[in-house]
Amino acid sequence: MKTDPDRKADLSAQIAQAIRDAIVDGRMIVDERLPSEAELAEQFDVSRPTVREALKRLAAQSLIRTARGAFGGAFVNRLSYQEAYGQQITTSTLLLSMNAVGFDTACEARYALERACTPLAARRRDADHLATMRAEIHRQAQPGLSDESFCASDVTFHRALVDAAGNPVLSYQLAGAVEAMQPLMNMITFTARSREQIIKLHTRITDALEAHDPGQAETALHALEAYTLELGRGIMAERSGKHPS
Amino acid sequence: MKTDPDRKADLSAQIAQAIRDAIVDGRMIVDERLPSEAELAEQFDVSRPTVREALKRLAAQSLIRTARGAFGGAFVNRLSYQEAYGQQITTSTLLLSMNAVGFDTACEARYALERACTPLAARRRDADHLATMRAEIHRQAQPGLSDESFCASDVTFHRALVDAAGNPVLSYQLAGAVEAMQPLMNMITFTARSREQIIKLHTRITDALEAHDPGQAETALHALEAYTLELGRGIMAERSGKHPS
DNA sequence: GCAAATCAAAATGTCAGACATTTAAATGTA
DNA sequence: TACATTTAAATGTCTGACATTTTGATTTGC
Repeated sequence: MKTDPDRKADLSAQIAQAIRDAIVDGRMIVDERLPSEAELAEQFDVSRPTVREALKRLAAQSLIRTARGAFGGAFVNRLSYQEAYGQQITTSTLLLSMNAVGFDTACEARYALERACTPLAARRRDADHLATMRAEIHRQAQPGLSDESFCASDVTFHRALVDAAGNPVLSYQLAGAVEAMQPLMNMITFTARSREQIIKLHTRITDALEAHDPGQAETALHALEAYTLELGRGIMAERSGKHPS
Repeated sequence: MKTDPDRKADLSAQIAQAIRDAIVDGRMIVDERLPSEAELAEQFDVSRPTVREALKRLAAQSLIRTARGAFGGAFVNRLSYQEAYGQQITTSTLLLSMNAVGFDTACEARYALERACTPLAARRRDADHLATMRAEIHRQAQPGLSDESFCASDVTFHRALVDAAGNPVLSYQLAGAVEAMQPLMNMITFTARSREQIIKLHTRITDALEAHDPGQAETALHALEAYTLELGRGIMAERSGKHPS
């Protein structure tokens, strides 16, 4: 395991990259134990703190996990869907918030991706998914609900829709898109009237899935996209009016 | 900026989380400079190495960048699409390789997502995208091409297809799905006959985009998915026959 | 002889202080 | 003014030590 001397980066970054490579191309397998920090320090000819910085970098990407104690150490971590979701969501959220991604663009991407799921969801949805979706629709209809709770429920609804496609890779990819939209959605003030409209469309989508009708589901999703876009544009126009930088 | 004492994690993880929170919910903005390591050490009441480990964690997620020298330090990093692509691809690749995701599942997810792009791509494709796609088709038809080069060209072709949708958020999301499939695709040995078939479908897709015909593009993509699946299943069956663990 | 308590070892987690290196601004000089 | 030099501030790295956690081995008590 050698470091690449041509790149002029921090030693800890080089070492992290060397270990990352070993993991990614399979020279180290899941649950395999890395050498101890002291051993790594000797192998790479650096000090222990430098090795530790490298290991923290890898830990931040969930590539390794560490355990203290006698038979502890650093182990190659099996990247779970859960952890992958988390990183996806963090990255997507930051990407959107830091790059002035317009509401239109984010909205378009999100619904395009969701429509990719509907044919599969219409085929494979089971009772659990439908129950979750109906439960969230019911929650969304409650009168005293705050805008934030409404949004949270919306996310849950759409995640159920995505999960109904029965493809964990799709769910993972979509998690980022759906959740990353939430900060943007949270800006919207949902009037009783707009909530009613959204609930109606959610119901149409759920009915279509229940009926195994992908066409209907897709049409309803299109309508929901158009309506969301309309709501969002109103907000964005208002905001840019207030901050005409 | 306080650490959360209830969670029993490493100090460096707690500090990293505290700073991450500050960035994610906007208390620190892009290009803002963090306090120096010594100052952070004092603020959090820990030693400098501990602070450094925390900063390395954040650097590994591209949340901060550091610069040496007099007016150097750690700065909140604007997460570029480029960096986000990279992380997305690493995570997706590992997720697939470590969780025994089947060829079928990965393939289905990938083509479902790609089909999400085709309507937009058919509307917005410009001459550059079409030129790239045709160039890659031409490369794929060259006789002496290795399987790996064929796969690489395939990735470039599909990335152009995705980019043609003209939505950077979509491109970002799809990068992971397309690239993460490559290790699986690299297992396939492409015969002259299967290459011919793929090239034919690629041409159909490109023609459809050129003609602004989303329906044709979608149909061709469906056919490509079916064919890829067929090729992959052959390989997977062979492999599982050889390693009947 | 067996179970519980104790101890030892190995590993990560943390700290303190020092030195090296890099960078840009401040200063001095022709 | 233009250029060279110095200097200060920051990160990068090293050394060595101690704290803490965990497991296995050992000892002790009954």
